Amino acid sequence: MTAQRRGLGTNQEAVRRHNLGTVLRHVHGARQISRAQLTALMALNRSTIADLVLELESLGVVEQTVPTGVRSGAGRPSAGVRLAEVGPYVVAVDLGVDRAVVARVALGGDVVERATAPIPSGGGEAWQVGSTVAGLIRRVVEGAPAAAPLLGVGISVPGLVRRSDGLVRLAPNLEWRDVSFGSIVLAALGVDVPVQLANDADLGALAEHRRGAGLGIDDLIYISGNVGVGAGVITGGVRLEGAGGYAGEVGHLPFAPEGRLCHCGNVGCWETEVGAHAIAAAIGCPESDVVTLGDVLDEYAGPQRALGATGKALGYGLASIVNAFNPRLVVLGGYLSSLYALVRHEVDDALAERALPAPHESVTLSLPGLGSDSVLLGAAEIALEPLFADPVAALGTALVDVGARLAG
Amino acid sequence: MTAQRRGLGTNQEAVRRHNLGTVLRHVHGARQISRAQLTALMALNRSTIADLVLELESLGVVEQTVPTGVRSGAGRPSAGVRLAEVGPYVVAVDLGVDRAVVARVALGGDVVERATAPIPSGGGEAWQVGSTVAGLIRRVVEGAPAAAPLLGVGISVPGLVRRSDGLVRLAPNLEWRDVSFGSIVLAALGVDVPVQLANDADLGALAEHRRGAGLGIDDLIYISGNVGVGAGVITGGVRLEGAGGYAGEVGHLPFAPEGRLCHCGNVGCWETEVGAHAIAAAIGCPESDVVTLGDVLDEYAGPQRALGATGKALGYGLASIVNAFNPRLVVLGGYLSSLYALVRHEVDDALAERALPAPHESVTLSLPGLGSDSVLLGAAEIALEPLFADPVAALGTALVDVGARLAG
DNA sequence: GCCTTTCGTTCACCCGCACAACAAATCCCG
DNA sequence: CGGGATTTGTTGTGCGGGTGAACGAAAGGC
Repeated sequence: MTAQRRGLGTNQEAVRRHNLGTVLRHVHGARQISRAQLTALMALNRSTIADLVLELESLGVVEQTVPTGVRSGAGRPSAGVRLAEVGPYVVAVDLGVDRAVVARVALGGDVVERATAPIPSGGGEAWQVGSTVAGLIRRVVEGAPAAAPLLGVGISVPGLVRRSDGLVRLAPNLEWRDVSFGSIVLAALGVDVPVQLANDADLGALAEHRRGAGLGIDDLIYISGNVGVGAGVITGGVRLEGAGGYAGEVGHLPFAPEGRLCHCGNVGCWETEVGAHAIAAAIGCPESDVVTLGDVLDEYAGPQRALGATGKALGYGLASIVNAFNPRLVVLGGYLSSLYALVRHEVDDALAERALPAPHESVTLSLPGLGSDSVLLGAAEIALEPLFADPVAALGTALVDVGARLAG
Repeated sequence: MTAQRRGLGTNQEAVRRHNLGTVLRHVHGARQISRAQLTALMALNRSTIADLVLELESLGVVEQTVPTGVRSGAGRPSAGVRLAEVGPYVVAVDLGVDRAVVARVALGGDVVERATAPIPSGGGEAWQVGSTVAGLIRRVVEGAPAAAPLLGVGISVPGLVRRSDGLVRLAPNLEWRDVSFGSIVLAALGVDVPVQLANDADLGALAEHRRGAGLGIDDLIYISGNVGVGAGVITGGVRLEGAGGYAGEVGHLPFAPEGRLCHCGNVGCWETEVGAHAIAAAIGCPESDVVTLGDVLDEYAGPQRALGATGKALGYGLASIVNAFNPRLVVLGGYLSSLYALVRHEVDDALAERALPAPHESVTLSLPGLGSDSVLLGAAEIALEPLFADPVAALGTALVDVGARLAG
């Protein structure tokens, strides 16, 4: 495996922080890894790795195990490093247009507990949704060991989220505009923990990159089909955010100048062809089921022909995306995964027809490796991010004995 | 000014390399900077900066000056750091569709010498162009001091360049396909120096970011109008390359499904509306002048109306780009800068009409800050890049006494 | 059963940056 | 005009953190 020497620092404190975080990132990614593997991955000395692991162990984040049974080749077996039994965790929130999913996610990415509640159609007032979410958070946090620190909350929002402060600029399907949803949830909870908000497609991309279909692929795009259509872009291994954090709004790329009116005010946006409302209309699905279009499509048994044009439109739009971003992988999430399963042929053909040969030859379309949990796990990942940037600092500010605090 | 602590390293050798490179990058950017400013910019200790500068001085890259006359406030004046009189340099090549421009560019970004030669229409065989370019390189290198080291050659190509090895996959207006132009030039030169190739739009973006209209702006796009239309994207301060290096091919975004046939085989690409051929047709400019469309437009005195639709098409296309990438700045390069000067109003209006409010409110359109030299200077920048990554290593492999070697 | 291989552990070492103390150069104010 | 305040250069010391060598431990292979 190739040495990982990405980026550089300015002084040796920063080096230590980074290396500590990188070790933890590897353990988080692999769940179980040997110290020998870590030395190879990080191109550091054996003794350095030993010391780093020791420090993480004393922080209560990882545990060392006796050499695992799985052996390969000669030599003394290497000590294993795994996540601590009672380790830090985060709360992940996936805000959909019809329901909120909240999960307690351990370092390592396992969903330990999960709770769901419906959201009234049209979203409802943000403070109502906020108190619903706060209730769900209380529920999933309840069972956590008192000693386990809560690192933060990650929230996925189906809309435009400003990078600088997490303000929800616009969430069309919730009918929100300039809502500070993070503060609302915190106020309803009555505690102060770090909260990260981001767009659902961005988080889907993040999760698929870290743990899903995009493992090891540094240039990928996750297209979220969630009433509206958006893209999360990872390029060179990092999230493409853009100046304000709004990059990837591909739903409003022009598609059919003579087409339908889009809610954004323009005519013929891509979303008017491959958005949930358009597809529902094509297959005669009632308006009320649009929010669960994925399930509808999974059980769709109507004529293939009804979706042919949609598949073609999907492929043409993907061609634009492939030309613009040159990804190695495009993951079709949300209801688009169900759609793709039905009309894969049309999509592939349309993509091949419109994409330039050079970017097309290296791109693959795929379904999410994490199923419908991509976005939720992505929300967990952003909440974990500070831990990897600086484990000592993140654990220092983490909240312990959370159950009692939230009950009181 | 905010401290610059971007990225982190893995060990202290890397820290040293990075800090050395960062100091040099700052001197390169400012040409003249005080050690006190460097300590503030890099958040390092005075003594550390002094040591770093000393090392760069002993490498022959920078010189320390007595405190400059420009004073501000009390206190002992700080020693200046400037580029060495006889310092390292690079050769930049801007390959256009009708001419090649070659320049000797010193560290600091000054064009010391420049030479130009026409390229036969249709490009001609790559080896012919290669030997033309090699001849120009000999010419600009001739006058360089024998002691000055040549760090490398940067070449801008109007087409798709594979990131991994610099292969020119496709350059439609040169009629090239899978040409290893770097090796061709090196063979014609008869020496072995590091050669970097990249797409012209990418290099325009790089140069405008480092020294032009995009100084200090970390999310910008340079749109190159150079017969075809392409975009170079910088996001988060780094070049967006994509999996193969082909990201930013916006010329073939779908625009008018019922429109003209594009050379890429599709119908209604954006390029068929705002490409040089389309504009030439709109203003009745003869085919033979298409390659110098910028000059034609600068002297255009015909009816404004002829370009109105083009301006609108430009604005609509930019809206897609703004939605997709969310840049803070869009620089219109090549003939697009001449076009924008003529139809600014139409472009701005069309952009405002189609772009989403959130990304639109923070974006600005502008002309290149470096005039027609953006791409050339971008080619110089990629050639300099290894120097900033590791000054010691780059200078170790640099070529000295180049004039004699190339003559022989 | 011995050799080889691989890894953990320990310790001395080196490198690079921080910090403190002092000197130098300039501004400011009386 | 002269002394304090301010800012920076210079020098020497100290510390943190990764390296590397030496040795022991735990496996596989013949």
